[in-house]
Amino acid sequence: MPALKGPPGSSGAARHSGSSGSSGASGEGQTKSERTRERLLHAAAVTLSRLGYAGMRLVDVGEEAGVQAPAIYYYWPSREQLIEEVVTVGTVRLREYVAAALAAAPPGTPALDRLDIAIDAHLRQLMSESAFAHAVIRNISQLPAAIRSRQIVEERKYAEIWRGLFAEAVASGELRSGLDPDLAQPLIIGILNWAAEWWSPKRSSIDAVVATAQSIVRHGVAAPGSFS
Amino acid sequence: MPALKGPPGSSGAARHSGSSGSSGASGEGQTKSERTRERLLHAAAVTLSRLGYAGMRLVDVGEEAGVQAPAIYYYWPSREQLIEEVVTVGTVRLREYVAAALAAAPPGTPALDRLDIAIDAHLRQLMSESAFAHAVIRNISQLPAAIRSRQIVEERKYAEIWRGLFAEAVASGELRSGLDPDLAQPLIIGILNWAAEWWSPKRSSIDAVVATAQSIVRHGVAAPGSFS
DNA sequence: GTTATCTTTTAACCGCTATTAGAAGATTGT
DNA sequence: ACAATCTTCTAATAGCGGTTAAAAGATAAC
Repeated sequence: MPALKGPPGSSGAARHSGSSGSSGASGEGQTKSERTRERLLHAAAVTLSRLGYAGMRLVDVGEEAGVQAPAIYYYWPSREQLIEEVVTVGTVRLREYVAAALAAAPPGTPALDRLDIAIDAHLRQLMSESAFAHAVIRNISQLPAAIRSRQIVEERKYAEIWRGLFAEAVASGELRSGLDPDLAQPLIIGILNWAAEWWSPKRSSIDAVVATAQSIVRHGVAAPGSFS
Repeated sequence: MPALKGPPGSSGAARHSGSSGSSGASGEGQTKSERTRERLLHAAAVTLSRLGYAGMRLVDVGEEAGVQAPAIYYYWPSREQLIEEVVTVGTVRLREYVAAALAAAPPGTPALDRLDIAIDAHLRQLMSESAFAHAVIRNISQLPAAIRSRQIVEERKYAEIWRGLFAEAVASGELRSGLDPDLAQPLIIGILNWAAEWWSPKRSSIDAVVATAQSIVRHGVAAPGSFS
């Protein structure tokens, strides 16, 4: 039980910086240790999405962060805890990012327009902002129960947002009748999540993907009279 | 170089039975060895989709097939070759299944109807027919280059089918103008592939998912005048 | 029923990777 | 400069899992 020396921030598991604004430049008034920790966490996210849960080696993570593998143990007690933080942070950030985008919409915004906003936010978070969200969606199915059980709590909260969006659309009559929202919702999410698998900046611009996805979804689920 | 004793069928890599008809009962006039080989291949597909490329242990595969791990080496020279066969067979079967469904459509079938057929076939292959297709879509991103390079050949052939479908739709004016088919196509595939991640028989019937997906896609991509 | 072949098993081997121990390097305050 | 602490490194440890070797069980031919 090596709980004698205390690494900087070693509470339970989840830790995340405030939702990043728009441009890069993370970390200003941080100590070097904090920056190393963040660099390692990011490296873990990248490596995790590239190699998968079982394939991610601590050596790779260290290399990606410019550090020797054992240095990781100064910040996390085990590989599992590191991965757990990656997936938790990934899920939380995605939810916060989408929630923030929706919250910024003026009250009274039609449900389908809010859907567009959510699509935009989800796709951008997945494709550019964060290796974290990417790491999550590529690995949820393969995570060991111990990790999954804690991550799924956050995931459910996120799913709740989407359920809400579809519920609004149903309530306002904007969703095409005959469409089961409980099936339509995960199917739509699939469009977004799978984009992370095939999209590359060389292939097309993010904007184009976002616009096309929005267009397909809107036409795909909107009731006959409900177009902007 | 242990190439002295010759396992039954040990040519290059790919091997696949004829596209299964409709019901189960595979294998009639097969020798016991052949059946064991198939059982192992299937076990590998199942284990691969559950644990991922790096996570699939030969012990797990053996257990799933009711055999000790080293028995696998009687049929394949290495773990890598086994996995390569799984992903190749998975890709090939998916393509053949969809191609067969499309080929069965009467000539002159509108492009959007053919799209419905492809959606139906792809989803069913993914959700019930085969653990193989499932293993493929869950692992393509994490496969080592050696395996991927040979699998991607088959994948491209399959992608060609979908590209063709969208090209037809564009040509006949059935695709909504302003929609980039090169973006719409992978986005639509995402709906289908991601279904494997969330769908479970307890949640809904396959028929319902297929119908909803078809409905969303048709409305999502069809030109204003083109509904059946 | 005996022999040759096919199939599977048990018992090592070996490399790889998470983890630990303990020794350096930094860093900071005085 | 010096000491205390924080951070990272190098060098071992330990167990897991792919692979191999060789023996044991089937199977079929004669």
